[in-house]
Amino acid sequence: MKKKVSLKDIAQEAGVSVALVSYVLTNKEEKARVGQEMAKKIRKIARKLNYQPNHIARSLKSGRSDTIGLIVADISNPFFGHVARTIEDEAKKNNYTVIVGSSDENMDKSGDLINVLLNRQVDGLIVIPTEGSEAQIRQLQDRNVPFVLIDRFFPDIATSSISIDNYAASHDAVSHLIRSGRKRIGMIAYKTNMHHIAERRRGFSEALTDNGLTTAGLLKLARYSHIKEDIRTAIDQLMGAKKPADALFFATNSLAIEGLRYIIELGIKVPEQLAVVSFDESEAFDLFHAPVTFIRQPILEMGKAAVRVLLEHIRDGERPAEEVCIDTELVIRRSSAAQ
Amino acid sequence: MKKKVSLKDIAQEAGVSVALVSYVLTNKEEKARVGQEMAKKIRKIARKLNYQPNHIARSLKSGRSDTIGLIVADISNPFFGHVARTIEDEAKKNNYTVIVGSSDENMDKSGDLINVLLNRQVDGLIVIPTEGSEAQIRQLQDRNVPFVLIDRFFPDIATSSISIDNYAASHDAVSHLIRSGRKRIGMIAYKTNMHHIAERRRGFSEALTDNGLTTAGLLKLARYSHIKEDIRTAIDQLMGAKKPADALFFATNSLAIEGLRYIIELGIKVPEQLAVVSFDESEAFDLFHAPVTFIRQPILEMGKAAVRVLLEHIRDGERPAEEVCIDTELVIRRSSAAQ
DNA sequence: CTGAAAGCGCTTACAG
DNA sequence: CTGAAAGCGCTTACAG
Repeated sequence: MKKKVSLKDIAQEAGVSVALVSYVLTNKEEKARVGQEMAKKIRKIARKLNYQPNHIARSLKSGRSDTIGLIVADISNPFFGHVARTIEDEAKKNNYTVIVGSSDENMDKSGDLINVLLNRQVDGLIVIPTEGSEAQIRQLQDRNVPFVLIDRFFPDIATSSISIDNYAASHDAVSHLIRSGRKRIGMIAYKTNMHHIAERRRGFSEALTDNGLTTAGLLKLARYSHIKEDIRTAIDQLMGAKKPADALFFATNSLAIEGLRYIIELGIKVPEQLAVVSFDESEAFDLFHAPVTFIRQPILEMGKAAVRVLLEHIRDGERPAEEVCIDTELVIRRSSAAQ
Repeated sequence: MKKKVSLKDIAQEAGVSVALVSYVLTNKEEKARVGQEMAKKIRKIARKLNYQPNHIARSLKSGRSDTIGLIVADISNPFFGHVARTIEDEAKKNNYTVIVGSSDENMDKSGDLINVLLNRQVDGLIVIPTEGSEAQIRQLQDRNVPFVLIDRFFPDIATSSISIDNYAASHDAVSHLIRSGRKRIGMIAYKTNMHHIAERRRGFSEALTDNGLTTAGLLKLARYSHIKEDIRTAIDQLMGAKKPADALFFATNSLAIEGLRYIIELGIKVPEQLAVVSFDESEAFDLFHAPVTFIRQPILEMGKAAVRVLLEHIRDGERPAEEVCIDTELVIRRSSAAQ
């Protein structure tokens, strides 16, 4: 790259000190009480040379990088992509830049990412935490790093977090299926101890028992690493049972998409034979032969809240943790129509 | 944030100079020829204090940030999300970090992003350029900034670029429709002068004329800002003509998804009444009642190539531009089956 | 009213 | 064989 122009170059051309140029270009003239015409001259030279401040030098001095780190599970997944996008936009409004990294739901990668981001002196972190990353989060607290969890949190660790009421959303969705006449409702969720998924499972189970229905054999778990096989097995079991399932609730959009692929392959008619509801939104749900009923997460508000809370922590290191819970919406479409 | 430990802290505790600590921790002992046991002691203290180098200070000194900037149209679009993900992974393998920004196909935002990234001293840029951003790209050349264009390029500007043969891919796809017996093939593309889309349109038109078919009234354009309305109008015109279209070719996945929504609404049967082919991949294509035939872009290879070429430019500022063209694949499925 | 000087946390050429 | 010193490009408290 060509040598960039620095304050020194401007100072030389103007015949003043570097300090004075800095004062003028950061609009602190009153402090330096520099003469009007000199200020004008300096600005003119800066423009002529197309001066661009070196953000890194500024950071080293100020101790702030005006950068926030974002850790998602996988930036190529549209859900996380949307989260990243809203955070990017919101950060930019506040003159912050975002560095994103994908953890792949892997705690080693997550730990590495946290270190890389911290070494790059991000001013704070927004994290979608991975299973097993409690120690990493605790370490962030110990080191007094400003951070916010989003989408998920650990109930045993008091941190700032932005989330939804997974239990209620799930309970609602399943209750809706029951009201539409379904009696054998299966759920496919990830095999994980993460609290948000556990809450979705709890919402499912309690909605069934609240309505006098059994849950026996109806909750199926898929491993993140073996989605395809596990979902096929689960659907085979649910549909091949003596009393086959008449509704299916997916705990995330990736589970639903994989499940719907198999449902198409099996030629199962939705909603006649099987009602379907999924957590999360997806364009794919619109193109399925029966547009899929889904739980919409308020991604925009979540992203905005995450940036807001994080900036508050950055500005005030003593600020107590703030837990934000945002409402979801059940978008009812044909896939869960009454029988 | 808690004060981080610096080389100075370690030097003090070890009773040596900061310089020596730096030599040891960057494994340049042979240069400093420091004693074995002192080196051991220093490392031990560094571990004990959990020393993490300040990347910003290092950058200021070295003039390298080990960061690359990536500009995509919209990180929440899965196509760009995948591109970003492959670049993130590939960059990490080379110890680079990525800062991503979304331009929204808007040249002002693109220009702002370039400035922000350059002020943050990225070592180079990977850019999916926006319509009208030629001047920005020329400026990057003038300033001798290492960069690579990906997905798109400007034929009038000799730059490094990673792309596909849009003309050939398009020609292939349309020829496939013709072979499957279609006679009135419509295309919906973006209204833009961007070369990659123009090439897709050209491939379409020439495939038709090469086979003795007319193109009259069959190419429809949608504005990026009015996708939904423009696609509806286009499909209404194509299907309402005296001789209605019997096939539809979409120039991108977002156009296809919007178009398929309307096709579902109209109750059009695919492929019986209308064959469909789209550029790009999408999970949504799998869930449509006739899985959609599509042109697969080799995103993984494109991302890898982009990082490779960019790093070559970063390492050698004099390296001539390199244009990489990667093959696409037509994935044939039921949406374009013979009538 | 103005500018020189110190310092942010590193790296490395150089002097001893 | 070892360490002090300069310098990357800024900002700002301080001395005059």
